[in-house]
Amino acid sequence: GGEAGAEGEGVGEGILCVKVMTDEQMEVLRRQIAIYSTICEKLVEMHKAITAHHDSLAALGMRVAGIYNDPLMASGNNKITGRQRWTPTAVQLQILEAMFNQSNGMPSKQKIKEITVELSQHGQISESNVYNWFQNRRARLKRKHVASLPSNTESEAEAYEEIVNEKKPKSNQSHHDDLPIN
Amino acid sequence: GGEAGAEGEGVGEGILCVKVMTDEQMEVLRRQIAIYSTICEKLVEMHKAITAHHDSLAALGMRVAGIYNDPLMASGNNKITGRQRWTPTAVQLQILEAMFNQSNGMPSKQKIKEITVELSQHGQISESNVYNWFQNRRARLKRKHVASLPSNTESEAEAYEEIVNEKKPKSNQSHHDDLPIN
DNA sequence: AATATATGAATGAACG
DNA sequence: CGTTCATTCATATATT
Repeated sequence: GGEAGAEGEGVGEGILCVKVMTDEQMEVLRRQIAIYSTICEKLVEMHKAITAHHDSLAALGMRVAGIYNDPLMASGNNKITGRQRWTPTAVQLQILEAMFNQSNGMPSKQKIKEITVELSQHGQISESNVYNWFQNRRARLKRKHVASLPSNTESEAEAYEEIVNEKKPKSNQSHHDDLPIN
Repeated sequence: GGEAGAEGEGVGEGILCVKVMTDEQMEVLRRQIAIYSTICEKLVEMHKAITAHHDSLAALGMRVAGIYNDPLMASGNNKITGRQRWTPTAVQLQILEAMFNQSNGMPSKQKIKEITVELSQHGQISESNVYNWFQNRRARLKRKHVASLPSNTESEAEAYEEIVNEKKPKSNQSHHDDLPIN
């Protein structure tokens, strides 16, 4: 099936933006990255085990478990007026995306509970966060955000000519949205 | 693309830079790797802290630091390639401002299409850009009004609807414990 | 060059 | 569920 965010496609305004990697190639890359995901998780576990033997270093393990944001931001982040909204940690994001790839459907309430329990081991999280994340993920997947960010840096000639946009014989009324908005 | 500031920049002058992946595909990979960059960063911090108390493990810390300094990671930057962003042309900005003054409500999908088509004659642009522009324009106008005195004088309130700074009752916590679904 | 600001883009949460 | 809002993040531009 299509990989999330793998669909590169022209917005239809004459910008040539075709898919040049097959789904299979994308899948290969995804799996390779998944390997590193596993490695990183194992390393984290190792670190946790190590730091468990040193009370003075125990906090470090927690820091790794909860990567909220850069320490720079954390310094200016007052705990009292702290961040108002949940921010998934890197590990949480990995798990969530893996979950999403397995089944694009909205997880059941029971499933959300399980996911929340698992993710809570990698940072503060609630079921609402998981629920919203899946809702947003699914909603935004539909709108294929095709802002083909052109490398507008063809500094030489800027001979950016209008590419002939082949007008797709779009269904008059019932064309599906390829817009970020409706 | 934006004409302003684009001249003479270039991802690499004289470097043949043929794209074989779409920008969207690159973005997917960029984000994936960025996540592991963050994770590795945290791991390095842990190693450093640990090795600070255990000289015998110093070498290990160095090795990990070497991995973390992988050139692909741009030496700590969570990005492979700097993401370029759309920069509106002067003409485009003028048109957008005019549009916004006519009705500061969020344009309909069809309206966005029309605007995009018109603006594309004055530079590279996508519908997402237009959409984002209106979103940001409205949000920041609102914020500016809120930042002003609460005694808002509607001196220029012609077509603007009254911008009330009613703050929605949002949770002060970073997460909820109850799920908004049944 | 380093810092500050402006602003395009991303996204969690809320609304209907 | 689709859309919108509010906030944050990242980068282009301006300033020193």
